[in-house]
Amino acid sequence: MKRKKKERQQLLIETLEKNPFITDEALAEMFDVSVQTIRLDRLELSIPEVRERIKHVAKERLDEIKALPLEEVIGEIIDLRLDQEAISIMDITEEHVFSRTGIARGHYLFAQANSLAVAIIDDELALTRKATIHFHRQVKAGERVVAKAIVTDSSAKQTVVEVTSKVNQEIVFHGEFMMYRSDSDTN
Amino acid sequence: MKRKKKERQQLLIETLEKNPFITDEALAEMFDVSVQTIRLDRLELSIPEVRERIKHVAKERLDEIKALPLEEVIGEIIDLRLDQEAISIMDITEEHVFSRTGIARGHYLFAQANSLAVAIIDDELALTRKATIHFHRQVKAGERVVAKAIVTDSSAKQTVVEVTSKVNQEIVFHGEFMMYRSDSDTN
DNA sequence: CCAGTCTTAGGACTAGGTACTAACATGTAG
DNA sequence: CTACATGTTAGTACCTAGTCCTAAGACTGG
Repeated sequence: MKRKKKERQQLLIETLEKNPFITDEALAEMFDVSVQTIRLDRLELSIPEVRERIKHVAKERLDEIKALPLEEVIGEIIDLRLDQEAISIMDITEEHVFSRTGIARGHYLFAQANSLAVAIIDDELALTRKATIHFHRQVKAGERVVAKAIVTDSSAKQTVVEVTSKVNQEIVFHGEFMMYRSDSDTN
Repeated sequence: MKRKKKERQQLLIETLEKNPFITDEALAEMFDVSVQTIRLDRLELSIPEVRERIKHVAKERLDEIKALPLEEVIGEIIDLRLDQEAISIMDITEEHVFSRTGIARGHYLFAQANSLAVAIIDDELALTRKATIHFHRQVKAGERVVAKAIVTDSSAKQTVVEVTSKVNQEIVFHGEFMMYRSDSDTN
């Protein structure tokens, strides 16, 4: 029976990590044990009751709201030919700009280009080693930035990706990214 | 008495918007009325009970988690001498890394450095014009990145900021940022 | 002064627990 | 086989933060 308990508790942890909103009663049904068993499990694992779990999630959110959001994958990739070419678009919103000037923060343009340079590489692991970048023109809220990446050199050691970002055909950003790939690296 | 009620209800709404975690009992004390009055107010205003309010906040957060966050001001500036030197720290967490490899995405390191280069400039408007950056070492979750920016050249036309980021004295990132400032630019 | 609004009080009930005691099943070691 | 440990289930009393409902005061304008 020992295995059963540990297994159940492991499952319990995983289940509540995915969805902290489940009551003991529902859990008891899920695992086909009594409510008391679930409570003992929670006690052993130091897992608080539903209401406390929910409160915890809610509090974390309130904290997060102060430290503002952005997308993880910056921009949306609309075309991708591995090791050749890729295109992504990013709409600049109020979140991306300096509130005083309305001009997009440089690191968002960099993030879009860098993300694209990583995405284009057909490998388990791609890392930026070096980059030379130019900001040609300011970008304002409401504008749509189209970034195009081209692999210009792909030796065994490293891959060079050139990224050009435009707003309405006008170049706003250009970067040359030296990328390392997992099958070529020592570091 | 009509004003008193409306006023209280308005205040109630505002109070709960700022902090949804307050119980009826605590509210009753705040407004110096009975708990029942608060409950009647909530009923009239269709405000759910604490536990439901908290649940709502928590659910919204779970939705947000899919569209991931990052800080607006990347890193925390701990020292700043305008046009001279500045230092910021950033703790790398799970949010900053590629889930497969645990290695921090390059644009976070860039964002920290770029933000610092912008902050160091004593001017209304500072923009990155060009940057040459090197990623010397991978940074993993749990590590603390300390970025130090130094203004190396400050002519009328442009300011050059060198940023060196370290983890435990070890250089992980270096960048040279050519910055334009508002009193020098045409664009 | 009386009606209508507002406020307060109290009782019965609920969900989702905690904390505790007690019974019982199962398995393993001596 | 007995004895003790581990695990499971059941039940009780109690808690918080409510809901829903009834009823009684308090205040105020006409």
